[in-house]
Amino acid sequence: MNEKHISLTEAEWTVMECLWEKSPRTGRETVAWLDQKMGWTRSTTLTMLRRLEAKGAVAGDTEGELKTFRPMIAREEVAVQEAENLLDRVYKGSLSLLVSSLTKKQSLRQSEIDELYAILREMEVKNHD
Amino acid sequence: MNEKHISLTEAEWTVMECLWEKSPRTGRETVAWLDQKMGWTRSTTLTMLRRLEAKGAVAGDTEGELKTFRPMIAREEVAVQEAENLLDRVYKGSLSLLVSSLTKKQSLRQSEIDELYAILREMEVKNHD
DNA sequence: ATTATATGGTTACAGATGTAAACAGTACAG
DNA sequence: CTGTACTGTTTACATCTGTAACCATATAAT
Repeated sequence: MNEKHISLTEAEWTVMECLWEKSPRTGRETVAWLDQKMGWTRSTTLTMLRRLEAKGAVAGDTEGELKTFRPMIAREEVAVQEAENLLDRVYKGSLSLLVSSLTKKQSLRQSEIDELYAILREMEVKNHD
Repeated sequence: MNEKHISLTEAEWTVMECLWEKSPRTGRETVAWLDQKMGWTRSTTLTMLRRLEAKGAVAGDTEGELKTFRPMIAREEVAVQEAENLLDRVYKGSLSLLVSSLTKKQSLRQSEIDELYAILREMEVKNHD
């Protein structure tokens, strides 16, 4: 029952970032955050929240008079979805192709390289089962 | 003078794929391809071509009576753009984070792993200059 | 009780996107 | 010539997105 293909628009992502950073948040908090960060008006933010609620990405709990909002999908979940989409659509599913494409212009910090080695090693171990 | 931020919509990507696969193509060829692949009508395809021409992603050469179309941007270019966008927006610019996210659910074929090792080694060498 | 505030909901509207019909020019079959 | 088949251009239209004004209700201040 895990709603799969919830795709977020750019603006919606921003709202989700706000809720992922901390949640639940009251309407006011969210409005303030997005005013700061994006210069959005109250209306804009509330509209976004409503739309996100409608598509099941956010839940709004009305406790007492105030309403609070919290994300219904994990950031990681959406992230993977988008990453996979890009990978398949643009790089034919080849991760090495994607990585090579991304490292062509700018090089990686050594720490990144080490991280990647670690991932690969672990992958190999797991592949050995 | 290289027009940077040409962003393509989903449908536009499909048209570009057609032209990247082979170009130049006549209107008819393109229409046929996209009819096959997407079930689009002639009108739809031509509209897409016009829009792409308008945004500088495609050039239309009218030689004689027929018009042919060819891409004005390399696939790789757009690909990198989108990959970088995802990387920054979703993974804070950390490639290892992206890779780990993508490998969490499905494992890589050994060939992919080897490819990735190669990329990393090369990167290290380059970093040594 | 009356008004100013804060909060959430409803409506609006322009520009982007997907999809396509309608139209116009030309070339070829009869 | 005259209608039929192509080719490319204009116009159309519903939905989605970004952005926000307007409205209703409850609460607080006077």
